[in-house]
Amino acid sequence: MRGATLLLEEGKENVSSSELAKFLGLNSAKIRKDISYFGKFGTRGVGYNTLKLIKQISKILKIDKQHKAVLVGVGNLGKAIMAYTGFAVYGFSIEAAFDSDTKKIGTKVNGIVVEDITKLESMRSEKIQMAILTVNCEQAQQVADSLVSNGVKGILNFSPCQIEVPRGVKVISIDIALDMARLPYYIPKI
Amino acid sequence: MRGATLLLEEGKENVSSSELAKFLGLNSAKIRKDISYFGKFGTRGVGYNTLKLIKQISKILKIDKQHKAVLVGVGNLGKAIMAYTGFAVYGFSIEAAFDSDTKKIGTKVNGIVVEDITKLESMRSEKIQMAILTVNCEQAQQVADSLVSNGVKGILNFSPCQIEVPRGVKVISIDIALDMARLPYYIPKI
DNA sequence: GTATGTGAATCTCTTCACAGCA
DNA sequence: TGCTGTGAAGAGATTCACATAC
Repeated sequence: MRGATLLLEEGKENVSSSELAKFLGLNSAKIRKDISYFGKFGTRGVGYNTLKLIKQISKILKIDKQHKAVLVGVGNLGKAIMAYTGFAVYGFSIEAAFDSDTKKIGTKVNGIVVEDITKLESMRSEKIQMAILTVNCEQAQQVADSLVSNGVKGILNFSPCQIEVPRGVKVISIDIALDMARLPYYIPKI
Repeated sequence: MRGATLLLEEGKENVSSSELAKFLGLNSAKIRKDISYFGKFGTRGVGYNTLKLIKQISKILKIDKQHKAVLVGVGNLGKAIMAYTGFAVYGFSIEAAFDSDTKKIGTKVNGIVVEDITKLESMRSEKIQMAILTVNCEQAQQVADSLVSNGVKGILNFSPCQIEVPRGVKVISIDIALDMARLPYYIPKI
């Protein structure tokens, strides 16, 4: 699936590939082909059952179940993410937060008590497989190593640096500044 | 240029395409081809002068000059971004912040006084061409329209919804939750 | 010798176009 | 009739491989 993720208008029982294509700014054949890689979900002459399609895609992306995550680095960005409600849509919940700053440890952020980063192994009992990394570049690799050794299999990395992880662990990196840096390119006569 | 952005190890006078490729996890021919689209910056038998290459890429991406930006939506994420120092590397500076919440208007965040969103036209005098949008979905389109009518040509959109802008205006959207949603797919047996 | 710059070959992704089915 | 599902065609991106320059 190279295609984009779907954002379906709710309330319609069926949706056609051309409607989806229009909405996403893509070719309808691409939509059909992408979906077809995972099976035959549609009905000829009708389209795709909206609810069924959402469920199928959720299953494929494995977001049909709840996922627990921990957050490491309770700075401004970390706090913003902890307060962000948008994760719930995809079944994510932040179960614990860690930081190395003694001033932050013990304080409550969004109902979660910030724990000492050296006590990361406390997350083990929860069988948490995902982590959000909002520490600075210097700490990122070390924290990632620690997360992996405590059972984390997926990391959403907000630090502006590359981190190395063993096979079987997935890192998705978001560098906000780098995304912003792409903007001037498109602006004529700056 | 379909290739990735470069993160050069400083301190080395020259860097070869194969070194860059290794660092970025790409093929060296791709690096050379991508760079060649913009000119002949290298020296055969030697490689690319590191500093010169950085300067050339900065020029191409137009991040060789300072860029002023405004931020709209001083929530958790907005505050986090205002406090974030990583933008400076690419020459960005946040000059003003706006919000619709009367409790926030007039307060100081990171040295910047939060202004009333209805007074957005005050940014005109500064000739600001870029904006960071950290409002919710409901306000996003309306704010974007207002930004555009006040001269903004590039928007970094953090709201989890699509916004429409006229030709000549570029939007780069970052949906943190959507990025996170890609993670479980890569994790075996969840 | 070493590494760029680039045509040619290859591979991948996208779109076309239509048979097949509701 | 209308829309899916999919081979075939087309477009685009990546890699190969080597002449060229330092």
